[in-house]
Amino acid sequence: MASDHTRSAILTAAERLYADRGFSDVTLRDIVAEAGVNLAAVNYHFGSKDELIAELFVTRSIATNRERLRELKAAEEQGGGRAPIEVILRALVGPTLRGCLGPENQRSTAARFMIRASIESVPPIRRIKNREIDHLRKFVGAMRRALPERSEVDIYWGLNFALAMAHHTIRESERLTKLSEGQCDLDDVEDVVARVVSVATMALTAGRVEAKAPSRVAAR
Amino acid sequence: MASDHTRSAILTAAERLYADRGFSDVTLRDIVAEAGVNLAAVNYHFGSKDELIAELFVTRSIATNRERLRELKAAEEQGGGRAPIEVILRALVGPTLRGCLGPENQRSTAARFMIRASIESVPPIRRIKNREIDHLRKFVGAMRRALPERSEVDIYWGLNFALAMAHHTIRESERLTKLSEGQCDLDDVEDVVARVVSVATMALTAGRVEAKAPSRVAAR
DNA sequence: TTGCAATTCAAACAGTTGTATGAAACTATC
DNA sequence: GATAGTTTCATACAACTGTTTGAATTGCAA
Repeated sequence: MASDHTRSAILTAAERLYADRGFSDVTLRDIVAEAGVNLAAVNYHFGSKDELIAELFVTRSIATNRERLRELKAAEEQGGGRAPIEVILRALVGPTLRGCLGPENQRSTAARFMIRASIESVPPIRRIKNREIDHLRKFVGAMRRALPERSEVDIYWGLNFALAMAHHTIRESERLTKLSEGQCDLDDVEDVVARVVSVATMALTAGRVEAKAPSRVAAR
Repeated sequence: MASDHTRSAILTAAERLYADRGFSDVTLRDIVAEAGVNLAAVNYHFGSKDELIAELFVTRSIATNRERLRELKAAEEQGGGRAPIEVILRALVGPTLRGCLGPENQRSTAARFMIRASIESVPPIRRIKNREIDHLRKFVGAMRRALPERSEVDIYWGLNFALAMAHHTIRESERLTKLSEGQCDLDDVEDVVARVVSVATMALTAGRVEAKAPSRVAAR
């Protein structure tokens, strides 16, 4: 094991290069040049290029998922096993958005890497995403408890739309900025979270629990 | 020009293979084998692989955009230059969803190709998508006319969320089906359109034009 | 110091990729 | 039916890719 200096140098260099130039543009030779290590080191330490990418992505998404569940658990415990739907949705999309957006010039390498992963979706990453379903089921459970009268299908659609808004906003943030000529402020992450949560909440409560908190629905 | 038999054989084969196996898995040699033509024919007729992909994508997206504008224009003419926001949103997301979803076993090659393009987003396709902004501006204009009291920023966010729900549902349709264990019926395209339009409408009208048509908001 | 395992290294490997070439075959016009 | 222009073809090219190899080096324990 020694100090694992080479191993972590590869991880750092790979994340930075993938974040900057995307997966399809970066070769192992680029990575080892940036890391200042030998070409064979990648296969020695990670087995293959795909496993290197997988490790990068898994590390980051584990962190996000942990934060998601932490927020969800805290909310449900505070509410005696049942959290308000807005808070559940916030726990679902908040960590993802906070992890990727924010002022562009101060975005971490990790953030930019996750944006790339969201845009390009290379095979090893797709494989990992497919295993995320179990994780999402925990949110389905919480949402069901929060909205017991709501049909199961509506819950799934609500979840789908919440994730849609969060991920699409991340993926197409540049286009939204250009389209709105800078008027949409994507640097204000908490505003983005509030907007997504607000719309997703409406999607899940409209036509049913109308009586509840109509003042919360307006974005901002 | 002759009959252009070779040219169209390449287009057909390429669309089919890309639809079935994705961009990264299909080589020019696969395409010419499927088309029964010579390898050099691709560069002769299209100039390069990227230009072939671009032509495939442009053809399909022009068709979608034309349909979008047709619906938008019809709606605005009927309303004397101002269409209801629901109809505008339906014109925006309807053609895209109808072009990609529907019963899986009867999905056209074109539909499956567009799903792939939505998932993989290869360079030549990304370039074309970036030119789509002018097209979207026409919808921004219509939405502004439909909701004159709404702030411009809210309009952009509403448009962004509408596209988010449509594209994410297309891209992740498989995952939604699996997560919901088949309960979410993605074959019923008009139901999907109605759900997306309903939520997007709420996003754009909540907190303002509340008085208007509260019966329409509930999806099914 | 010696010995042994872990690590690093230069080099080559094996395969694939998109593209270019130049001759051959075809097609339509005169 | 000769000719000019288009299209097709087999083949080679040139470059790049991830991976493997086997020797050299390093670091640590006995």
